[in-house]
Amino acid sequence: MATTRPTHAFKTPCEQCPLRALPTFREFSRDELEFVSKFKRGELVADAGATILVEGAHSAHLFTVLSGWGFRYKSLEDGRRQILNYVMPGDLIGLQGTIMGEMQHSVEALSPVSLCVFERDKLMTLYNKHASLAFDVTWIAAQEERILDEHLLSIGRRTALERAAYLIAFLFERASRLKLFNGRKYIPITQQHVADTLGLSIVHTNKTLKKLAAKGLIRWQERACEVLDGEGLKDAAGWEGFGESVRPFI
Amino acid sequence: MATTRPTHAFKTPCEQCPLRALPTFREFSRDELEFVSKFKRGELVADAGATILVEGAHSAHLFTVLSGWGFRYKSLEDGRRQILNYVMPGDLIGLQGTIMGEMQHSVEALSPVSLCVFERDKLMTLYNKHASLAFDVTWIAAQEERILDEHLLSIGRRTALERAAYLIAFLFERASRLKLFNGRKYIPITQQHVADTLGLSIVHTNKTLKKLAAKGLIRWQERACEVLDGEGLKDAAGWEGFGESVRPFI
DNA sequence: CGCTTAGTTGAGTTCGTTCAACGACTGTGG
DNA sequence: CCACAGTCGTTGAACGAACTCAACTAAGCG
Repeated sequence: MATTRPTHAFKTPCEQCPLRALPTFREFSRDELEFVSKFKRGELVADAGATILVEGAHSAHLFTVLSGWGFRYKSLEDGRRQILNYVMPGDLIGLQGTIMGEMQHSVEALSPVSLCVFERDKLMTLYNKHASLAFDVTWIAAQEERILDEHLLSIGRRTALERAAYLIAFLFERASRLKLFNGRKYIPITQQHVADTLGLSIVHTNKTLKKLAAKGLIRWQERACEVLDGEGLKDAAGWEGFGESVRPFI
Repeated sequence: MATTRPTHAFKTPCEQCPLRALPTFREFSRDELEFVSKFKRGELVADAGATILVEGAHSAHLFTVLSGWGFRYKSLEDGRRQILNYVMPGDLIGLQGTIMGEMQHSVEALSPVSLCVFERDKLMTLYNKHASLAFDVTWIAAQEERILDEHLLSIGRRTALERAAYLIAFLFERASRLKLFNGRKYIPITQQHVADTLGLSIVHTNKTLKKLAAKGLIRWQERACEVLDGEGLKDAAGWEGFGESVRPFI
Protein backbone atom coordinates (compact mmCIF):
# COMPACT_ATOMS: atom_id res chain seq x y z
CA MET A 1 0.00 0.00 0.00
CA ALA A 2 1.28 3.43 -0.94
CA THR A 3 1.68 5.61 2.12
CA THR A 4 3.32 8.74 3.41
CA ARG A 5 5.32 8.52 6.63
CA PRO A 6 7.67 10.69 8.61
CA THR A 7 11.32 9.75 8.71
CA HIS A 8 12.88 10.77 11.96
CA ALA A 9 15.73 8.54 11.06
CA PHE A 10 17.40 10.87 8.63
CA LYS A 11 17.22 14.61 8.47
CA THR A 12 19.24 16.41 5.85
CA PRO A 13 20.72 19.57 7.37
CA CYS A 14 19.77 22.60 5.28
CA GLU A 15 23.43 23.60 5.15
CA GLN A 16 24.16 20.41 3.24
CA CYS A 17 20.97 20.41 1.21
CA PRO A 18 21.81 18.78 -2.12
CA LEU A 19 19.56 21.21 -3.95
CA ARG A 20 21.58 24.24 -2.94
CA ALA A 21 24.48 22.92 -4.93
CA LEU A 22 22.52 23.28 -8.17
CA PRO A 23 23.19 26.41 -10.21
CA THR A 24 19.46 27.01 -10.73
CA PHE A 25 18.98 27.98 -7.12
CA ARG A 26 20.08 31.27 -5.66
CA GLU A 27 22.71 31.52 -2.95
CA PHE A 28 21.55 32.04 0.60
CA SER A 29 23.10 34.26 3.24
CA ARG A 30 24.24 32.68 6.48
CA ASP A 31 21.32 34.38 8.21
CA GLU A 32 18.71 33.05 5.84
CA LEU A 33 20.12 29.57 6.00
CA GLU A 34 20.02 29.60 9.75
CA PHE A 35 16.40 30.69 9.81
CA VAL A 36 15.26 28.10 7.27
CA SER A 37 17.10 25.49 9.25
CA LYS A 38 15.06 26.32 12.33
CA PHE A 39 11.91 26.65 10.27
CA LYS A 40 12.24 23.04 9.15
CA ARG A 41 10.36 20.56 11.33
CA GLY A 42 11.36 17.24 9.80
CA GLU A 43 11.13 15.11 6.75
CA LEU A 44 8.44 13.02 5.14
CA VAL A 45 8.65 10.21 2.62
CA ALA A 46 5.88 9.21 0.25
CA ASP A 47 5.75 6.09 -1.94
CA ALA A 48 4.92 6.30 -5.61
CA GLY A 49 1.16 6.62 -5.91
CA ALA A 50 0.68 8.00 -2.40
CA THR A 51 -1.48 11.05 -1.83
CA ILE A 52 0.56 13.79 -0.17
CA LEU A 53 -2.14 16.40 0.21
CA VAL A 54 -5.89 16.15 -0.27
CA GLU A 55 -8.35 18.71 -1.64
CA GLY A 56 -10.41 20.22 1.16
CA ALA A 57 -7.85 19.49 3.87
CA HIS A 58 -6.77 22.14 6.34
CA SER A 59 -3.15 21.14 6.33
CA ALA A 60 -1.02 22.32 9.18
CA HIS A 61 2.09 21.90 7.09
CA LEU A 62 3.99 23.38 4.25
CA PHE A 63 6.42 21.27 2.24
CA THR A 64 9.39 21.61 -0.03
CA VAL A 65 10.13 18.71 -2.31
CA LEU A 66 13.61 17.33 -1.70
CA SER A 67 13.55 14.53 -4.26
CA GLY A 68 11.11 12.73 -6.53
CA TRP A 69 8.28 13.57 -8.89
CA GLY A 70 4.61 14.30 -8.20
CA PHE A 71 1.62 16.15 -9.56
CA ARG A 72 -1.17 18.49 -8.46
CA TYR A 73 -4.72 17.84 -9.64
CA LYS A 74 -8.38 18.70 -9.22
CA SER A 75 -11.43 16.58 -9.95
CA LEU A 76 -15.08 17.13 -10.77
CA GLU A 77 -17.77 15.25 -8.79
CA ASP A 78 -18.18 12.60 -11.47
CA GLY A 79 -14.49 11.76 -11.40
CA ARG A 80 -13.16 13.67 -14.40
CA ARG A 81 -9.64 14.62 -13.37
CA GLN A 82 -7.40 17.48 -14.49
CA ILE A 83 -3.70 17.52 -13.70
CA LEU A 84 -2.71 21.14 -13.07
CA ASN A 85 1.05 20.93 -12.82
CA TYR A 86 3.88 18.66 -11.80
CA VAL A 87 6.01 19.02 -8.70
CA MET A 88 9.74 18.48 -8.65
CA PRO A 89 12.60 19.11 -6.22
CA GLY A 90 12.63 22.66 -4.93
CA ASP A 91 8.89 23.13 -5.34
CA LEU A 92 6.85 24.47 -2.45
CA ILE A 93 3.59 22.62 -1.85
CA GLY A 94 0.70 23.40 0.41
CA LEU A 95 1.07 27.17 0.19
CA GLN A 96 -2.58 27.62 -0.77
CA GLY A 97 -3.66 25.68 2.28
CA THR A 98 -1.31 27.65 4.48
CA ILE A 99 -2.35 31.05 3.21
CA MET A 100 -6.02 30.58 2.51
CA GLY A 101 -6.92 27.90 5.00
CA GLU A 102 -8.04 25.11 2.73
CA MET A 103 -6.38 23.15 -0.05
CA GLN A 104 -8.20 23.43 -3.34
CA HIS A 105 -6.28 20.68 -5.04
CA SER A 106 -4.65 17.33 -4.24
CA VAL A 107 -1.03 16.27 -4.64
CA GLU A 108 0.10 12.75 -5.51
CA ALA A 109 3.55 11.19 -5.79
CA LEU A 110 4.67 9.79 -9.15
CA SER A 111 7.86 8.30 -7.78
CA PRO A 112 9.08 7.95 -4.19
CA VAL A 113 9.12 11.52 -2.90
CA SER A 114 10.92 12.99 0.08
CA LEU A 115 9.78 16.29 1.55
CA CYS A 116 10.97 18.89 4.03
CA VAL A 117 8.20 19.74 6.46
CA PHE A 118 7.65 23.28 7.75
CA GLU A 119 5.30 24.51 10.43
CA ARG A 120 2.48 26.49 8.93
CA ASP A 121 2.21 28.85 11.87
CA LYS A 122 5.78 29.93 11.59
CA LEU A 123 5.31 31.29 8.09
CA MET A 124 4.25 34.64 9.52
CA THR A 125 7.51 34.94 11.42
CA LEU A 126 9.31 34.32 8.14
CA TYR A 127 7.48 37.35 6.77
CA ASN A 128 8.30 39.38 9.85
CA LYS A 129 11.95 38.52 10.19
CA HIS A 130 13.17 37.74 6.69
CA ALA A 131 11.78 39.99 4.00
CA SER A 132 14.08 38.45 1.43
CA LEU A 133 12.63 34.99 2.06
CA ALA A 134 9.12 36.40 2.05
CA PHE A 135 9.89 37.85 -1.34
CA ASP A 136 11.07 34.43 -2.45
CA VAL A 137 7.78 32.85 -1.43
CA THR A 138 5.97 35.40 -3.57
CA TRP A 139 8.42 34.75 -6.38
CA ILE A 140 7.60 31.06 -6.25
CA ALA A 141 3.87 31.76 -6.30
CA ALA A 142 4.29 34.12 -9.26
CA GLN A 143 6.35 31.52 -11.08
CA GLU A 144 3.66 28.91 -10.57
CA GLU A 145 1.15 31.39 -11.95
CA ARG A 146 3.33 31.86 -15.02
CA ILE A 147 3.45 28.13 -15.65
CA LEU A 148 -0.31 27.83 -15.27
CA ASP A 149 -0.73 30.64 -17.79
CA GLU A 150 1.33 28.69 -20.28
CA HIS A 151 -0.61 25.47 -19.60
CA LEU A 152 -3.86 27.30 -20.09
CA LEU A 153 -2.67 28.63 -23.43
CA SER A 154 -1.63 25.12 -24.33
CA ILE A 155 -4.87 23.36 -23.47
CA GLY A 156 -7.02 26.14 -24.84
CA ARG A 157 -5.27 26.85 -28.09
CA ARG A 158 -2.75 24.23 -29.09
CA THR A 159 -3.65 21.12 -31.13
CA ALA A 160 -3.40 17.69 -29.52
CA LEU A 161 0.02 17.07 -31.08
CA GLU A 162 1.37 20.46 -30.04
CA ARG A 163 0.00 20.02 -26.54
CA ALA A 164 1.64 16.65 -26.09
CA ALA A 165 4.95 17.95 -27.41
CA TYR A 166 4.71 20.99 -25.15
CA LEU A 167 4.01 18.94 -22.05
CA ILE A 168 6.92 16.59 -22.55
CA ALA A 169 9.28 19.39 -23.54
CA PHE A 170 8.19 21.29 -20.44
CA LEU A 171 8.76 18.37 -18.09
CA PHE A 172 12.03 17.58 -19.80
CA GLU A 173 13.33 21.12 -19.47
CA ARG A 174 12.42 21.41 -15.82
CA ALA A 175 13.91 18.06 -14.96
CA SER A 176 17.08 18.78 -16.93
CA ARG A 177 17.72 21.94 -14.96
CA LEU A 178 17.41 19.99 -11.77
CA LYS A 179 19.79 17.34 -13.11
CA LEU A 180 17.19 14.67 -12.49
CA PHE A 181 18.47 12.39 -15.25
CA ASN A 182 21.49 10.18 -14.70
CA GLY A 183 21.58 8.03 -17.78
CA ARG A 184 18.46 7.63 -19.89
CA LYS A 185 16.01 10.53 -19.90
CA TYR A 186 12.90 8.90 -18.47
CA ILE A 187 9.89 10.88 -17.32
CA PRO A 188 7.97 8.71 -14.83
CA ILE A 189 4.40 9.21 -16.06
CA THR A 190 1.77 6.96 -17.61
CA GLN A 191 -0.27 7.86 -20.68
CA GLN A 192 -3.21 8.34 -18.35
CA HIS A 193 -1.33 11.17 -16.68
CA VAL A 194 -0.60 12.74 -20.04
CA ALA A 195 -4.28 12.45 -20.98
CA ASP A 196 -5.40 14.05 -17.72
CA THR A 197 -2.95 16.88 -18.19
CA LEU A 198 -3.85 17.62 -21.79
CA GLY A 199 -7.59 17.26 -21.39
CA LEU A 200 -7.77 14.38 -23.87
CA SER A 201 -9.01 10.79 -23.72
CA ILE A 202 -6.44 8.03 -23.17
CA VAL A 203 -7.14 6.53 -26.56
CA HIS A 204 -6.47 9.73 -28.42
CA THR A 205 -3.50 10.48 -26.20
CA ASN A 206 -2.03 7.12 -27.15
CA LYS A 207 -2.46 7.83 -30.86
CA THR A 208 -0.97 11.29 -30.46
CA LEU A 209 2.06 9.99 -28.56
CA LYS A 210 2.57 7.41 -31.28
CA LYS A 211 2.90 10.26 -33.77
CA LEU A 212 5.57 11.90 -31.64
CA ALA A 213 7.32 8.55 -31.41
CA ALA A 214 7.10 8.13 -35.20
CA LYS A 215 8.90 11.46 -35.55
CA GLY A 216 11.68 10.15 -33.40
CA LEU A 217 11.05 12.64 -30.59
CA ILE A 218 10.13 10.23 -27.82
CA ARG A 219 9.87 6.54 -27.04
CA TRP A 220 7.45 4.97 -24.59
CA GLN A 221 9.21 2.40 -22.48
CA GLU A 222 8.90 0.73 -19.14
CA ARG A 223 5.88 2.78 -18.07
CA ALA A 224 7.69 6.01 -18.70
CA CYS A 225 8.39 8.46 -21.47
CA GLU A 226 11.92 8.52 -22.79
CA VAL A 227 12.87 11.82 -24.38
CA LEU A 228 14.97 11.42 -27.50
CA ASP A 229 14.94 14.98 -28.85
CA GLY A 230 14.11 17.80 -26.46
CA GLU A 231 14.68 20.53 -29.02
CA GLY A 232 12.54 18.74 -31.56
CA LEU A 233 9.71 18.63 -29.03
CA LYS A 234 9.97 22.36 -28.41
CA ASP A 235 9.82 22.97 -32.15
CA ALA A 236 6.83 20.69 -32.56
CA ALA A 237 5.07 22.56 -29.76
CA GLY A 238 6.03 26.05 -30.87
CA TRP A 239 7.34 26.65 -27.37
CA GLU A 240 10.27 28.86 -26.49
CA GLY A 241 11.13 27.31 -23.15
CA PHE A 242 11.56 29.41 -20.03
CA GLY A 243 14.30 31.99 -19.98
CA GLU A 244 17.43 31.66 -17.84
CA SER A 245 16.78 33.10 -14.38
CA VAL A 246 18.09 31.84 -11.09
CA ARG A 247 15.29 30.82 -8.80
CA PRO A 248 14.93 30.97 -5.05
CA PHE A 249 13.71 28.21 -2.81
CA ILE A 250 12.96 27.66 0.83
CA MET B 1 -8.00 55.58 -30.79
CA ALA B 2 -7.97 53.62 -27.55
CA THR B 3 -5.14 54.82 -25.32
CA THR B 4 -3.84 54.79 -21.80
CA ARG B 5 -2.89 58.10 -20.21
CA PRO B 6 -1.94 59.40 -16.79
CA THR B 7 -4.42 61.60 -14.97
CA HIS B 8 -2.64 64.05 -12.75
CA ALA B 9 -5.90 65.89 -12.52
CA PHE B 10 -7.49 63.64 -9.97
CA LYS B 11 -5.89 61.39 -7.44
CA THR B 12 -8.08 59.45 -5.09
CA PRO B 13 -6.52 59.48 -1.62
CA CYS B 14 -6.08 55.93 -0.33
CA GLU B 15 -7.86 56.90 2.88
CA GLN B 16 -10.99 57.57 0.86
CA CYS B 17 -10.53 54.70 -1.59
CA PRO B 18 -14.02 53.57 -2.59
CA LEU B 19 -12.89 49.95 -2.61
CA ARG B 20 -12.06 49.91 1.10
CA ALA B 21 -15.69 50.50 1.89
CA LEU B 22 -16.61 47.10 0.41
CA PRO B 23 -17.02 44.25 2.87
CA THR B 24 -14.94 41.90 0.69
CA PHE B 25 -11.76 43.76 1.50
CA ARG B 26 -9.98 43.50 4.80
CA GLU B 27 -9.55 46.46 7.12
CA PHE B 28 -6.22 48.25 7.11
CA SER B 29 -4.35 49.62 10.10
CA ARG B 30 -3.48 53.31 10.11
CA ASP B 31 0.13 52.36 9.57
CA GLU B 32 -0.54 50.24 6.53
CA LEU B 33 -2.78 52.86 5.02
CA GLU B 34 -0.14 55.49 5.43
CA PHE B 35 2.49 53.36 3.74
CA VAL B 36 0.28 52.42 0.78
CA SER B 37 -0.57 56.07 0.38
CA LYS B 38 3.10 56.93 -0.03
CA PHE B 39 3.66 53.89 -2.21
CA LYS B 40 1.13 55.17 -4.71
CA ARG B 41 2.61 57.25 -7.52
CA GLY B 42 -0.49 58.38 -9.39
CA GLU B 43 -3.36 57.21 -11.47
CA LEU B 44 -3.79 56.00 -15.00
CA VAL B 45 -6.87 55.81 -17.20
CA ALA B 46 -7.31 53.40 -20.09
CA ASP B 47 -10.08 53.45 -22.69
CA ALA B 48 -12.04 50.33 -23.54
CA GLY B 49 -9.91 48.28 -25.92
CA ALA B 50 -6.61 49.85 -24.83
CA THR B 51 -3.63 47.66 -24.03
CA ILE B 52 -2.49 48.30 -20.47
CA LEU B 53 0.48 45.97 -20.39
CA VAL B 54 2.18 44.11 -23.17
CA GLU B 55 3.85 40.68 -23.21
CA GLY B 56 7.62 40.97 -23.19
CA ALA B 57 7.68 44.44 -21.62
CA HIS B 58 9.91 45.25 -18.66
CA SER B 59 7.35 47.37 -16.92
CA ALA B 60 8.58 49.74 -14.26
CA HIS B 61 5.15 49.84 -12.69
CA LEU B 62 2.73 47.83 -10.69
CA PHE B 63 -0.98 48.59 -10.79
CA THR B 64 -4.11 48.08 -8.79
CA VAL B 65 -7.39 48.32 -10.66
CA LEU B 66 -9.59 51.04 -9.21
CA SER B 67 -12.54 50.66 -11.56
CA GLY B 68 -13.46 48.94 -14.80
CA TRP B 69 -13.05 45.52 -16.41
CA GLY B 70 -10.11 44.02 -18.31
CA PHE B 71 -8.49 40.72 -19.16
CA ARG B 72 -5.09 39.03 -19.27
CA TYR B 73 -4.11 36.97 -22.30
CA LYS B 74 -1.31 35.20 -24.14
CA SER B 75 -0.96 34.46 -27.83
CA LEU B 76 0.85 31.96 -30.04
CA GLU B 77 2.91 33.21 -32.98
CA ASP B 78 0.18 32.52 -35.50
CA GLY B 79 -2.30 34.66 -33.57
CA ARG B 80 -4.26 32.07 -31.65
CA ARG B 81 -5.19 33.85 -28.43
CA GLN B 82 -6.02 32.51 -24.99
CA ILE B 83 -7.61 34.67 -22.33
CA LEU B 84 -6.17 33.62 -18.97
CA ASN B 85 -8.28 35.56 -16.52
CA TYR B 86 -10.25 38.75 -16.09
CA VAL B 87 -9.21 41.73 -14.01
CA MET B 88 -11.59 43.71 -11.85
CA PRO B 89 -11.32 46.37 -9.15
CA GLY B 90 -8.89 45.42 -6.40
CA ASP B 91 -6.78 43.21 -8.67
CA LEU B 92 -3.05 43.67 -8.77
CA ILE B 93 -1.55 43.66 -12.24
CA GLY B 94 2.04 43.62 -13.39
CA LEU B 95 3.32 41.59 -10.44
CA GLN B 96 4.98 39.06 -12.73
CA GLY B 97 6.85 41.82 -14.51
CA THR B 98 7.85 43.37 -11.21
CA ILE B 99 9.07 40.17 -9.62
CA MET B 100 10.53 38.31 -12.55
CA GLY B 101 11.59 41.12 -14.81
CA GLU B 102 9.46 40.50 -17.84
CA MET B 103 5.72 40.30 -18.46
CA GLN B 104 4.67 36.97 -19.90
CA HIS B 105 1.17 38.08 -20.78
CA SER B 106 -0.69 41.16 -21.97
CA VAL B 107 -3.53 43.04 -20.30
CA GLU B 108 -6.32 44.81 -22.17
CA ALA B 109 -9.21 46.96 -20.99
CA LEU B 110 -12.77 45.80 -21.65
CA SER B 111 -14.36 48.98 -20.38
CA PRO B 112 -12.77 52.29 -19.36
CA VAL B 113 -10.34 51.32 -16.60
CA SER B 114 -8.70 53.45 -13.94
CA LEU B 115 -5.60 52.24 -12.17
CA CYS B 116 -3.46 53.15 -9.18
CA VAL B 117 0.18 53.23 -10.16
CA PHE B 118 2.94 52.01 -7.83
CA GLU B 119 6.68 52.23 -8.21
CA ARG B 120 8.18 48.87 -8.91
CA ASP B 121 11.39 49.58 -7.03
CA LYS B 122 9.59 50.36 -3.83
CA LEU B 123 8.06 46.91 -3.61
CA MET B 124 11.11 45.67 -1.74
CA THR B 125 10.65 48.32 0.93
CA LEU B 126 7.09 47.09 1.31
CA TYR B 127 8.54 43.66 2.07
CA ASN B 128 11.06 45.15 4.46
CA LYS B 129 8.78 47.45 6.39
CA HIS B 130 5.35 45.90 6.24
CA ALA B 131 5.29 42.14 6.58
CA SER B 132 1.51 42.13 6.73
CA LEU B 133 1.28 43.81 3.33
CA ALA B 134 3.95 41.50 1.93
CA PHE B 135 1.81 38.62 3.09
CA ASP B 136 -1.14 40.19 1.30
CA VAL B 137 0.79 40.31 -1.96
CA THR B 138 1.50 36.60 -1.62
CA TRP B 139 -2.13 36.02 -0.75
CA ILE B 140 -3.17 37.74 -3.95
CA ALA B 141 -0.73 35.68 -6.00
CA ALA B 142 -1.96 32.46 -4.37
CA GLN B 143 -5.55 33.46 -5.05
CA GLU B 144 -4.78 34.04 -8.72
CA GLU B 145 -3.18 30.62 -8.80
CA ARG B 146 -6.33 29.13 -7.35
CA ILE B 147 -8.46 30.73 -10.02
CA LEU B 148 -6.15 29.51 -12.76
CA ASP B 149 -6.40 25.99 -11.33
CA GLU B 150 -10.16 26.16 -11.62
CA HIS B 151 -9.98 27.52 -15.18
CA LEU B 152 -7.61 24.74 -16.15
CA LEU B 153 -10.01 22.16 -14.77
CA SER B 154 -12.77 23.85 -16.70
CA ILE B 155 -11.07 23.99 -20.08
CA GLY B 156 -9.52 20.58 -19.69
CA ARG B 157 -12.44 18.60 -18.39
CA ARG B 158 -15.76 20.39 -18.67
CA THR B 159 -17.99 20.18 -21.76
CA ALA B 160 -18.55 23.29 -23.88
CA LEU B 161 -21.86 24.02 -22.20
CA GLU B 162 -20.46 23.56 -18.70
CA ARG B 163 -17.47 25.72 -19.53
CA ALA B 164 -19.58 28.56 -20.79
CA ALA B 165 -21.85 28.37 -17.76
CA TYR B 166 -18.84 28.27 -15.45
CA LEU B 167 -17.22 31.30 -17.05
CA ILE B 168 -20.28 33.47 -16.81
CA ALA B 169 -21.10 32.31 -13.30
CA PHE B 170 -17.52 33.04 -12.30
CA LEU B 171 -17.53 36.56 -13.72
CA PHE B 172 -20.95 37.19 -12.28
CA GLU B 173 -19.94 36.08 -8.80
CA ARG B 174 -16.78 38.17 -8.76
CA ALA B 175 -18.54 41.25 -10.06
CA SER B 176 -21.40 40.84 -7.63
CA ARG B 177 -19.05 40.83 -4.65
CA LEU B 178 -17.54 44.04 -5.89
CA LYS B 179 -21.00 45.54 -6.34
CA LEU B 180 -20.26 46.29 -9.96
CA PHE B 181 -23.88 46.07 -11.06
CA ASN B 182 -26.24 48.99 -10.51
CA GLY B 183 -29.34 47.96 -12.38
CA ARG B 184 -29.14 45.28 -15.07
CA LYS B 185 -26.45 42.65 -14.66
CA TYR B 186 -24.36 43.16 -17.77
CA ILE B 187 -20.94 41.61 -18.26
CA PRO B 188 -19.07 43.73 -20.85
CA ILE B 189 -17.60 41.01 -23.07
CA THR B 190 -18.12 39.93 -26.67
CA GLN B 191 -18.63 36.34 -27.78
CA GLN B 192 -15.09 36.47 -29.17
CA HIS B 193 -13.82 36.99 -25.62
CA VAL B 194 -15.86 34.04 -24.42
CA ALA B 195 -14.47 31.91 -27.25
CA ASP B 196 -10.89 32.91 -26.46
CA THR B 197 -11.42 32.11 -22.80
CA LEU B 198 -13.04 28.74 -23.32
CA GLY B 199 -10.70 27.58 -26.07
CA LEU B 200 -13.54 27.25 -28.60
CA SER B 201 -14.28 28.76 -32.01
CA ILE B 202 -16.65 31.75 -32.18
CA VAL B 203 -19.21 29.80 -34.16
CA HIS B 204 -19.41 27.04 -31.63
CA THR B 205 -19.33 29.52 -28.77
CA ASN B 206 -22.32 31.26 -30.29
CA LYS B 207 -24.28 28.03 -30.52
CA THR B 208 -23.38 27.13 -26.96
CA LEU B 209 -24.43 30.51 -25.60
CA LYS B 210 -27.72 30.17 -27.45
CA LYS B 211 -28.36 27.00 -25.47
CA LEU B 212 -27.77 28.82 -22.21
CA ALA B 213 -30.09 31.57 -23.40
CA ALA B 214 -32.73 28.96 -24.31
CA LYS B 215 -32.56 27.71 -20.73
CA GLY B 216 -33.29 31.22 -19.53
CA LEU B 217 -29.93 31.62 -17.80
CA ILE B 218 -28.55 34.50 -19.85
CA ARG B 219 -29.48 36.93 -22.59
CA TRP B 220 -27.08 38.46 -25.08
CA GLN B 221 -27.78 42.14 -25.50
CA GLU B 222 -26.04 45.33 -26.49
CA ARG B 223 -22.66 43.65 -26.93
CA ALA B 224 -22.73 42.27 -23.44
CA CYS B 225 -23.96 39.25 -21.53
CA GLU B 226 -26.90 39.83 -19.24
CA VAL B 227 -27.10 37.33 -16.40
CA LEU B 228 -30.62 36.22 -15.62
CA ASP B 229 -29.97 33.34 -13.25
CA GLY B 230 -26.61 33.17 -11.50
CA GLU B 231 -27.49 30.11 -9.42
CA GLY B 232 -28.76 28.30 -12.49
CA LEU B 233 -25.43 28.93 -14.19
CA LYS B 234 -23.52 27.50 -11.26
CA ASP B 235 -25.72 24.42 -11.35
CA ALA B 236 -25.26 24.02 -15.09
CA ALA B 237 -21.49 24.25 -14.63
CA GLY B 238 -21.28 22.02 -11.58
CA TRP B 239 -19.39 24.79 -9.85
CA GLU B 240 -19.50 25.50 -6.14
CA GLY B 241 -18.42 29.12 -6.26
CA PHE B 242 -15.61 30.44 -4.08
CA GLY B 243 -16.07 30.29 -0.34
CA GLU B 244 -16.56 33.36 1.80
CA SER B 245 -13.20 34.81 2.82
CA VAL B 246 -12.25 38.43 3.20
CA ARG B 247 -9.49 39.41 0.83
CA PRO B 248 -6.66 41.84 1.14
CA PHE B 249 -5.64 44.41 -1.41
CA ILE B 250 -2.95 46.98 -1.86
C1' DC C 1 -24.29 55.84 -47.72
C1' DG C 2 -20.84 52.45 -47.54
C1' DC C 3 -17.70 50.28 -44.14
C1' DT C 4 -16.81 47.79 -40.14
C1' DT C 5 -17.88 44.92 -36.12
C1' DA C 6 -20.81 41.59 -33.72
C1' DG C 7 -23.83 38.09 -33.87
C1' DT C 8 -26.45 34.21 -36.37
C1' DT C 9 -27.27 30.08 -39.02
C1' DG C 10 -26.47 26.04 -42.23
C1' DA C 11 -23.52 22.51 -44.51
C1' DG C 12 -19.68 19.68 -44.74
C1' DT C 13 -15.40 18.13 -42.74
C1' DT C 14 -12.01 17.01 -39.17
C1' DC C 15 -10.68 15.92 -34.72
C1' DG C 16 -11.42 13.56 -30.72
C1' DT C 17 -14.58 10.44 -28.31
C1' DT C 18 -16.60 6.04 -26.81
C1' DC C 19 -16.89 1.19 -27.15
C1' DA C 20 -14.62 -2.89 -27.56
C1' DA C 21 -11.23 -6.29 -27.84
C1' DC C 22 -6.56 -7.83 -27.19
C1' DG C 23 -1.42 -8.52 -25.77
C1' DA C 24 2.23 -7.74 -22.45
C1' DC C 25 3.55 -7.43 -17.98
C1' DT C 26 3.15 -7.50 -12.62
C1' DG C 27 1.78 -8.95 -8.52
C1' DT C 28 -0.87 -12.11 -5.55
C1' DG C 29 -2.85 -16.15 -3.58
C1' DG C 30 -3.63 -21.03 -3.83
C1' DC D 1 4.56 -23.10 -9.67
C1' DC D 2 0.59 -21.80 -12.00
C1' DA D 3 -3.85 -19.39 -12.33
C1' DC D 4 -5.93 -15.11 -12.10
C1' DA D 5 -6.80 -10.35 -11.70
C1' DG D 6 -5.21 -5.79 -12.50
C1' DT D 7 -2.76 -2.19 -14.90
C1' DC D 8 -0.89 -0.30 -19.02
C1' DG D 9 -0.52 0.23 -23.70
C1' DT D 10 -2.43 -0.60 -28.47
C1' DT D 11 -5.61 -0.72 -32.29
C1' DG D 12 -10.03 -0.61 -35.15
C1' DA D 13 -14.69 0.98 -35.92
C1' DA D 14 -18.48 4.03 -35.32
C1' DC D 15 -20.14 8.05 -33.48
C1' DG D 16 -20.39 12.84 -31.92
C1' DA D 17 -18.48 17.31 -30.77
C1' DA D 18 -16.31 21.10 -32.50
C1' DC D 19 -14.16 23.17 -36.56
C1' DT D 20 -13.98 25.68 -41.03
C1' DC D 21 -16.22 27.88 -44.73
C1' DA D 22 -19.66 30.70 -46.19
C1' DA D 23 -23.44 33.65 -46.44
C1' DC D 24 -26.41 36.94 -44.20
C1' DT D 25 -28.59 40.42 -40.60
C1' DA D 26 -28.33 44.25 -37.51
C1' DA D 27 -26.20 47.98 -35.42
C1' DG D 28 -22.80 51.85 -35.13
C1' DC D 29 -19.87 55.26 -37.30
C1' DG D 30 -17.53 58.37 -40.47
